[in-house]
Amino acid sequence: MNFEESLRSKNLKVTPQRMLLLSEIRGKGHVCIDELHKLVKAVSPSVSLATIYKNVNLLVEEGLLKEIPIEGAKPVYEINIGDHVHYVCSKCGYVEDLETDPYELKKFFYEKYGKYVDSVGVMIKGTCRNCSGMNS
Amino acid sequence: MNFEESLRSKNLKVTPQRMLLLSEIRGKGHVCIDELHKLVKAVSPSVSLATIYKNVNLLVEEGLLKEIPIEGAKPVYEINIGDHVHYVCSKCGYVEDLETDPYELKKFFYEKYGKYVDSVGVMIKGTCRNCSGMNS
DNA sequence: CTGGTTGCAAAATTTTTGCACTGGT
DNA sequence: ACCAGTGCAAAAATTTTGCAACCAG
Repeated sequence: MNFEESLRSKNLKVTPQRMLLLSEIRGKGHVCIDELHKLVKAVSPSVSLATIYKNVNLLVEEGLLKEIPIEGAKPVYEINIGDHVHYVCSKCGYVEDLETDPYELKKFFYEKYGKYVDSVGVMIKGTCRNCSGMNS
Repeated sequence: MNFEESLRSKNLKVTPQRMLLLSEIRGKGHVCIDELHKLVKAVSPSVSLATIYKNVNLLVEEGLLKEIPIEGAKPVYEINIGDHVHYVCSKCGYVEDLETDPYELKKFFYEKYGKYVDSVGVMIKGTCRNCSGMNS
């Protein structure tokens, strides 16, 4: 994905802060606001938390980022690549993307419930490999 | 569902505040914290917001309530009746429960991804009947 | 009675906003 | 050079906490 092009296509300026923000999100996969701020500050300490908030909100509205609300925790953000399934570890909170055909999901639920479907968000909770190795 | 019994089974005291809180949640189906506070205050004005927070958090931990995180909005809470599908209107935010066999959902995703599944949360977004009648 | 629960107020946390300044186009 | 974007600090909004009084068991 070309971040510069994505930003320009939304008439947003290409700033170092935005590029870093997007790059760090892609690097981590899924991050909440303050994790993101830490990641960006580690590389560019002057970037303010307000800038993180403003940009994340903006980029979510513009559809470049997607907010993933998490039960009992802060929402995390990812580069918006369309509907897919999230596997969340009940113990450590780690979020993994699962390969999914968005159309198949929509079709499955449309046929099941007869509701018109804009998007489908699926969150599977289980215990990730790391955590299940430790104590169960 | 018998709220008194549910509370006692968790060794929680049956207080008027808790009974009202549970009753209002069941009445509305899905409410966020401050909606809930308004509903309860309408009937019993002395109930404080702090009590709402303390009890909602407690009842979620004890499994009597379930937190449903909503993209771009405050989480809502429902009486915990096990995994099922939520249909959320993209326009007005109205949340509807869809009848689902939790086991079927778990099975479907377990077979699809080979991950051990504790619980499955599915959120379908679309436009509810009210909203689609208005302008589309 | 007695420990859990409540309400209040204060504190802590999270998020938004106003504004002068900077920097991308 | 213009105006979106930034950083800072303050404000607003949200959530948690400490504690005295209260009440369910």
